Amino acid sequence: MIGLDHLNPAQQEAVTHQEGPLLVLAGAGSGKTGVITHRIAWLVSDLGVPPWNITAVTFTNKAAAEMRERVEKMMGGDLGGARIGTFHSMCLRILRQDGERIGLKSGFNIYDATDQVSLVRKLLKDEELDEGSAGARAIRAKISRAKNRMESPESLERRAYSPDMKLAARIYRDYDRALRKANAVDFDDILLRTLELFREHPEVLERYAGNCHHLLVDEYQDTNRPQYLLVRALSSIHGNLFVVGDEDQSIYRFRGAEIRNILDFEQDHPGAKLIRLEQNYRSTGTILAAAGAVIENNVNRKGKKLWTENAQGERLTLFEAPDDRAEAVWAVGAVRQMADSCAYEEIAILYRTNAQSRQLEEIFRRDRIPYQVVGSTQFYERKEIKDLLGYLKLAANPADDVSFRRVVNTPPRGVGNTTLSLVEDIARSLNVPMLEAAREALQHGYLKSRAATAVRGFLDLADWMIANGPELPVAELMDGVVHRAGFEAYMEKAHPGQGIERMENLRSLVSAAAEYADEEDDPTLIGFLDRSALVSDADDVGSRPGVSLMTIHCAKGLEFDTVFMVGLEENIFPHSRSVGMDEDVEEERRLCYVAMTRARKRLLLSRAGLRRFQGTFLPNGPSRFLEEIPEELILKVSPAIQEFRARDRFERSSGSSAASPSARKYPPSGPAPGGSTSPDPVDDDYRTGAAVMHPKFGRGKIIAREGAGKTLKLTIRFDGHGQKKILPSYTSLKVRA
DNA sequence: ATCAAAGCCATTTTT
DNA sequence: TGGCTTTGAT
Repeated sequence: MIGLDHLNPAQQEAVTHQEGPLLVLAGAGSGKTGVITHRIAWLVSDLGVPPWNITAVTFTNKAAAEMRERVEKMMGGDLGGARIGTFHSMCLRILRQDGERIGLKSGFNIYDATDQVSLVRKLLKDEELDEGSAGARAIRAKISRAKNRMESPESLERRAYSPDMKLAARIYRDYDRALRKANAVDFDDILLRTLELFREHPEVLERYAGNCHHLLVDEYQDTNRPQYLLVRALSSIHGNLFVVGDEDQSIYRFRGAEIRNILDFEQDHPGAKLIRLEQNYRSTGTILAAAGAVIENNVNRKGKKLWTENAQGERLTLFEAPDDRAEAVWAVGAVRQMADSCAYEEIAILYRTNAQSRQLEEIFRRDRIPYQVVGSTQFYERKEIKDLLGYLKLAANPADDVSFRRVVNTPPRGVGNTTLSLVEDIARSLNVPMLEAAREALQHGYLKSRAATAVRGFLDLADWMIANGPELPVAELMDGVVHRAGFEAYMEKAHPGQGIERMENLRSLVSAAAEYADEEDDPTLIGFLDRSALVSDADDVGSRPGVSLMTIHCAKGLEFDTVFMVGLEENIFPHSRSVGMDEDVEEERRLCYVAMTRARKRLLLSRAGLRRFQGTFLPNGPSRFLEEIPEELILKVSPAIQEFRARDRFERSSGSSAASPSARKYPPSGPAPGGSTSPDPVDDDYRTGAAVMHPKFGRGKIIAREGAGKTLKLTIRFDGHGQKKILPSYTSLKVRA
């Protein structure tokens, strides 16, 4: 028996639901993870379900790990065979087990986005008889989207209305062929090919579905079509489908998530029960009210009203900065001010796009405040890591041409384009993998002496790997590759000054392999590669000290005492690419909702009138989401522009006076008082004749000015609003370029 | 074959 | 603006 007293009635009802499909609409901070974990424990202890008949799927490894841990604790330290994992890890396990039936040979590789792009790029080159190349990245995205819709290349080609689309469809077809030839799958395939396996071999599905007496799915609002079908298939025999989600937190539409999956759950599963978890245990009343006011503007939702017994708390703070730098300075300053009331680890700064972190990082470094950027350049995305893993992938699967290309001349060993295209020709005409073709070229003396030596060197290494791959512990195999390929010297040469750091990355990869071997009962090369492909290091957010900086997407599922949302401007958030398309704007609004509901106690918002974006300055008005928050919940702080700049300048020169490694990049920016670097920005910015942007009145032109400094008064003629006198120190007036 | 310079193109991205 | 790929010169 398991104690459920600490759960509220709705939570208890969900946990103890008996048979049949159930949808739990769980608002932000309503304790949904607790519900899932309790249910697993309850199924075992109270309903007597054998643990191995329970499968729980989540979207992230982090969520899976957390769930596993909590369930283990409840069940006395052991899962007892209950399956808890991500969609991808679950499907990969199935494919490793039964993939042979659909032509996947053991040792098949997983291509990540980078691998996909390089394959597409190569195919584009092959194709380039007539067509000019549309970006490989764009085509990769099109292919992925088509796969998420489960649309075939042929169908895509039929629908294609532009040459670009036709090209993409053709590349898609070639791409899939190439994958099969290379004995590889991409991330989308992991799901699609599992479905294919189930479709073509019903007895296999029967086995897995038969085992699946209870299926629990977390974050159901983010499932895409293949995931939806997998859920259907696996629950088809026993029908005990327990899904938890929140339509207001669906933020992966751009990746194929179908919010309809959750909206239509009840029609989809006749007799389905619905339970709403609406009590929020996380945030203050004010934060909840503000977030609720924003999300209410969405049409596409089932609707739920979150409430809380928590205190009302403080009002939201809004800072309207003249530009992005001022915004960053303000945010970091505010962080510093609350340093003694709130640990850095309990503070997060959230932004819409990764590019926005730069400005913040600069100020954080300058002011020596510890911070961590979460998720931007992930460990496994680093070039040197991918290079080394490329060797291993080739060892596991010698048919993997993408990996062959990646590593054949990395580190440089004298295999150039000429040699490579020769090898490629041989591979094509003999219809063999490139590694095989290279061997062929060498044996038949197609290579000149210099090139022959280079290729022989590579083949020796490859043979060594292939021979030892199955036997040698992965860490040792990697060590051997690092050594034999000469990575150490290469790291310093290719990246002067970063050699040590990059070498350290390689060493951590080696220790990751050693760690893996320790944890696993039956460690294999493939097993390690699978883990490396599926695991991301966004998994250890908060484990490092300092303020967390991340995109809102990254923040999903996390919570902090204090949350900053920066860059609340039209065209930034909502992003320019979504403005004007209602469905996309709704997704942006959900994103905003997710961000706001990450905060427990304090929520601070900011926007910049002028933002440096891709090299140029762009003026943007306040985000529509800002205006959707009731005014009375917000406390505005807007110091005068010049005051702000003065403080910034002061801090810039005094803050980085002490020498330190990080200060090198930001030398005490020397202009002595009266220095010539920049004329006084305040006087300079508001010249008569200058075009300006006012938050209320819009575009205008300065036609006269009186006074100076804080009392500077401008006469401005606004388009459509006539002449007004404005004190720039009290408005966030922007000068347009 | 290798390096530096010039061109390109930029959302979000749990897997 | 900056990071990465392609290009042109040795």
